[in-house]
Amino acid sequence: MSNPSKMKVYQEVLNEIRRFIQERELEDGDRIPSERELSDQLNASRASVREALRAIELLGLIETRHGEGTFLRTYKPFHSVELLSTFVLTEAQTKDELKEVQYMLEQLCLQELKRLNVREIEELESLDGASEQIHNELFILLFNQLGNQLLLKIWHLVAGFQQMTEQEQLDASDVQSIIDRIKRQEYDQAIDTHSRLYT
Amino acid sequence: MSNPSKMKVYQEVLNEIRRFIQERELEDGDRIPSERELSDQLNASRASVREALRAIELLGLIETRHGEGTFLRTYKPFHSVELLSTFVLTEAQTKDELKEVQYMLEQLCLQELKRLNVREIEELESLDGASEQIHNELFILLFNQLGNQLLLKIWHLVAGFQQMTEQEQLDASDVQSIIDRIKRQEYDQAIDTHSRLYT
DNA sequence: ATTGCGTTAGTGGTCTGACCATTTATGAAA
DNA sequence: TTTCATAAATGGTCAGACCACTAACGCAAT
Repeated sequence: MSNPSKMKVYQEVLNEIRRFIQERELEDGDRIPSERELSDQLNASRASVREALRAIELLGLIETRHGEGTFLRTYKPFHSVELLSTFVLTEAQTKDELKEVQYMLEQLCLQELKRLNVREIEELESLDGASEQIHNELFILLFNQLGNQLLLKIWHLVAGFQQMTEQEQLDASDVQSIIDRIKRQEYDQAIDTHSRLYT
Repeated sequence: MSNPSKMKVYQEVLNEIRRFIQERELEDGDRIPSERELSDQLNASRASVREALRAIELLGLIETRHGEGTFLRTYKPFHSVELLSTFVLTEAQTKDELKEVQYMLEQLCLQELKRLNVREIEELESLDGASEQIHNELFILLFNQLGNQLLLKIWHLVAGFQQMTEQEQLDASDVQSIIDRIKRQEYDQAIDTHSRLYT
């Protein structure tokens, strides 16, 4: 690479790729030059080019197809959230913190219930009251209906981690009472009930 | 690598590194085995190990020091936003989701302001009103004072994504007005102001 | 001409081994 | 004991090789 700065080669490569995409106004699905081409044109080894490509592949910015090539791809942050979760959630978090965050996220969700229409509320009927997982099922459904994949993903990861710490989970009947409140569109009471379960 | 699945070697390496960190409960600043050690222990080439390491380095999860080694580093997600920002293709809906989640998290934060004491509020004085990063600085400070590190990290993550998608950031003067409100302990107005900035 | 299929060129996936640059540990000399 | 040159360990980078997969090509049979 030409740039003699302290930046690593793979980062320079990243810069060049970025410029390439920008100049040609590439879009979703468009092809990026092959690793060997990039290697030649940028005067970098293929190994360095690959370091750059693997990094943004992991991020979900490109898609690689064996034998075909490398293609640009629209970015979905919630994919990266999963990637990072291990690192973020593992670090010396107290269980209380996890629980608190889960609680907050669920409160956020419940506070948005007003946005749902009758038809969406009716879908709550499909929940299996006998299931041990009723809590998870409820919020997966609700977050889904709110239509925010990122938020769902975050909650899901936090909840999953929470479950691993083997704290006592919410009682199924308590969750059921929240569901009942929601069905009757008594949202404030639902929020209240949920709030009480966490304190 | 032993695993004969269709997963790429660098991804397997990534999993192993993750496990390594998790099992030993490594924290900020702790050292990760050298590239050659990992290469030996995981039966992967050093090139593949590097692909994995470079990827999470770009994510900001590790720090590499030439001649010394590789170290775990928490808390600085997306230190290289600049490297990625311009060529991240994001759909409009995704951007909206991102914005919404960030907004929600910040509202969550502001709603907890009552819990802070005078001394903590006074720390807002330390914020540099001229900084472009005033928005980030404000919430890093606030989330920190609320004492939930996990929530801070999640917000940080989302804010990083947001920055990557190159959406228009909040105006510094608007943020400043939020800060002023908080200083005068007009929390409800602060929440209101913040809310208006996002709509 | 059309269809079918082996060949081949291009591409990503992975490994080996080499060399350089930087930092730290080592050990001999003062 | 201190000082400082040397060695060892580590990350940074490269060249080249081989495999696996895909798509395009071209020849042969229809």
